[in-house]
Amino acid sequence: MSEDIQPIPSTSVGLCQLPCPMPDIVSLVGGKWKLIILQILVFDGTQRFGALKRRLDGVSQTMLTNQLRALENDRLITRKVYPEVPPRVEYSATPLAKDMEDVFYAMRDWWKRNNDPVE
Amino acid sequence: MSEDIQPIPSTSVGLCQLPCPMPDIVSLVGGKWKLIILQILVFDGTQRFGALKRRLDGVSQTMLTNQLRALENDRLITRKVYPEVPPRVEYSATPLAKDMEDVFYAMRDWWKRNNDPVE
DNA sequence: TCCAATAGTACAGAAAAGTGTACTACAATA
DNA sequence: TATTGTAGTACACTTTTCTGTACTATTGGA
Repeated sequence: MSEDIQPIPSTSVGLCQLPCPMPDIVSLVGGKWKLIILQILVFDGTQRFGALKRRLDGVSQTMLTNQLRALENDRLITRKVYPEVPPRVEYSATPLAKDMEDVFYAMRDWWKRNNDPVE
Repeated sequence: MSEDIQPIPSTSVGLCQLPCPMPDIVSLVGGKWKLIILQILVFDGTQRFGALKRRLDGVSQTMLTNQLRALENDRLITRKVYPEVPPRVEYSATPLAKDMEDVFYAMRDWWKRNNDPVE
């Protein structure tokens, strides 16, 4: 990965005392959809709006648009519009988002360790 | 760590197609406070209600109680009441929550890599 | 006698998050 | 000519999340 990683825009209000970026992280990727969107873009690559909508079965058009705009503002994804008709818009994870891979792995592994053995 | 790890109660509706536990994870530890509470209990150990409230500066009494109850129901924390006056109640991370350490490390590292260099 | 301290509960209400429906533009296709 | 497909926007609405205020119980100490 040779692209530059942009710094995370700080939206922190610093609730937690220790060196604890958790409130910042939560405000950046919290909510029902953002982590799911990021995971798809990071692991499955660029996706069109419609493809995302289909995979996030249940998300409303409005909400998906909102979340994508927010992620774009926070530089976690990029949006590319093709001047075609019907319109085509592609969303991709930025290097900053791709750099979250380990977070996703850690979550998945935690889930596996503690959930899969049950069946 | 020799204590048994209890299985995660599944609340999944399986929105995401791949082997993607993200919706489950979000429904378990999503929201403004849960990850912060867990991080404190995992890394700093058992805390009394009042201590938690002070460290989560800004959280309302009601919300803190709610979140603690939810985490307890999901077996991520335990609650121990001492029959004293004034009352003393201590909250601790369960092995299941302690097993999330790597998730916290991954998040902190991601934040460090992409945020600290800015200053 | 009155107050402090702790961990709550009850309730009203505000704010945020999320949904559903209807609408748009425009070219290609049937 | 009517229909399809895409990526939206606008707006009303519901649901969930979160906060603020007031209240409780009990004991020890001033």
